Amino acid sequence: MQGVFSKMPELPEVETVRRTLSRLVHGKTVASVDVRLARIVRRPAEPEAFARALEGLTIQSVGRRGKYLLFEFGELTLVSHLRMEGRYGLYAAGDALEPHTHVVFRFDDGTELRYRDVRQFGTMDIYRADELAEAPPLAALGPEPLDPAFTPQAFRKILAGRSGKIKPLLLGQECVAGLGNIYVDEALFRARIHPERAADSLTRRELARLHEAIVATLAEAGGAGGSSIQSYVKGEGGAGGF
DNA sequence: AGGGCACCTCGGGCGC
DNA sequence: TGCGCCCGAGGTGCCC
Repeated sequence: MQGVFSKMPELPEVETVRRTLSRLVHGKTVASVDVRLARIVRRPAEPEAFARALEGLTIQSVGRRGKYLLFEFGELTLVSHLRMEGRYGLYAAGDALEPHTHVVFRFDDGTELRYRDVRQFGTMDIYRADELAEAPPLAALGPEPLDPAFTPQAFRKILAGRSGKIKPLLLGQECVAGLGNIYVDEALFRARIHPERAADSLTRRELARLHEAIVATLAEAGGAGGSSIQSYVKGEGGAGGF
């Protein structure tokens, strides 16, 4: 088995998963899909329809938006969220099925991409590529924190007039995409801002500090391969930094 | 808008 | 020491 998972995936960990997946499944053509736990699949909600939609299609690329993985099949995109414990691995067709394997993508070359998720929180949605930007999970996402468009000015504008506490707002994905509990705590600590401060009570100086802390925290974690990445290649484990 | 809870399973910790 | 129960882990989505 070759694969990659992270204990609590936030943006840097999902990006590492994306990169690994891209290497493992790029150009592979889906022969069939086995949805073993219907709950994971949300759109189409019928496992049969979900499976049929992908059969015969080839993975052009693997992208990411916030914490969502995007398997790009040309006209269709599979949007996958790992939530807390979702993980992917590439297997040979004959490999024993590991516990908590909920979705199996069988390729025409005899390999299989398997999705495992102990807590069954992960989700998969298929959208037409041309409706992806307006799709419910992605449409409401804030800017990518490592994108040049995420400037202190943009950050300030997004938070303007928000009376809620800063930590829940940052966890909400609508102000900035990809942050989870660990990196929000880290960024707030670095910026020396209390998590329960009302967003609209933050000074310009504090907002600039917070913006800088978010970017620095994610950039450093990204360089190290995420805070808690473990990768497995042919059964041999290796730690991924931190 | 924003707070709160449900979703789900496992494992750690604690009490008896 | 051993067993069993309870709760926390944490991102989203829905309800109020």
